Amino acid sequence: MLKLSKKSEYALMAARYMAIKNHGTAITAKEIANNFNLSYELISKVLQSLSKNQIVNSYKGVKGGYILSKSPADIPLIDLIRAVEPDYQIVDCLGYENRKEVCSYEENCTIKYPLAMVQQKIDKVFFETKLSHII
Amino acid sequence: MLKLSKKSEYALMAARYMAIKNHGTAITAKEIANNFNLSYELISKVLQSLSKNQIVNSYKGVKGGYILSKSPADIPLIDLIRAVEPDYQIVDCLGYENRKEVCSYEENCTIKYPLAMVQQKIDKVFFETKLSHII
DNA sequence: TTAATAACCGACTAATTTAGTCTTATTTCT
DNA sequence: AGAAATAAGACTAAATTAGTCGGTTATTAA
Repeated sequence: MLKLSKKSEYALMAARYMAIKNHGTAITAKEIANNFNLSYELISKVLQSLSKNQIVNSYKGVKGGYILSKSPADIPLIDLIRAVEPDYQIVDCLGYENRKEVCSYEENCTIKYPLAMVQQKIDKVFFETKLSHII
Repeated sequence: MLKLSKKSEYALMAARYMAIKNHGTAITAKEIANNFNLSYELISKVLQSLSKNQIVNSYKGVKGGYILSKSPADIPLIDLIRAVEPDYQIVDCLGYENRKEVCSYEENCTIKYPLAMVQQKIDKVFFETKLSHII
């Protein structure tokens, strides 16, 4: 139904939190979990995804935590979403990655190309909206 | 993960089929099911949704079936999608209808308004893309 | 006026996906 | 050494989506 997953919402919320509460020191998963009353494990996994995708830098150990790697103006929402939702796309057959199974309508499917255009436009919306816009 | 449901895909496919194979007579659910090798019951339900939303006219009985109620150029994809997926929206709290539960972040949620803008832009894409464009 | 055909409707089941938890390992600071 | 933090992966639970089934109503044609 074209809905963002909770993970995406959490990614936006966490990123926004980090953008605002921008004390020089790293921000811990625990702090974010407490702030939003979310489970620590869950928000951790989201932050780990952001880290893997170089949206945040992570620091282990006692004074560790996460810090945004770029200015909020340079972080498009699409990066946040793709980080936690690798196969985000309106229909399976548009997957630019690991598209395993072949669509059974392939032959007589002319809705693919137009939907690809739609997908591009949606991507554009999420690219042009930056983290700084949701602060 | 921001994916259209199968129902939406079927709606697009069925609508497109009707637009192309536009013999004066009504087109049955059975014909469409056969054509795409989908279950009759499933495509029936989709067509019934389209009918309820006045996208197609339905005719019962022996020579019955479905006919698009408008020209394909006047049928935006958003109508087809909303017909089968009434609560299509990127996040729950934007639901313009029957939004039951209150979001627990309501208070400190400033991502809602910007996401509403994003939603509007996406809606625009699906409104401006007409059935005639996917033929 | 009956038989066949086709839409209509709602409850149900199965399958898939998403959300969330648990456990263990690794790094870093004091 | 010990505490605090990230990292990672397997697992479970919940929710959503996909698909099925049974029965009803309307219409046409023989």
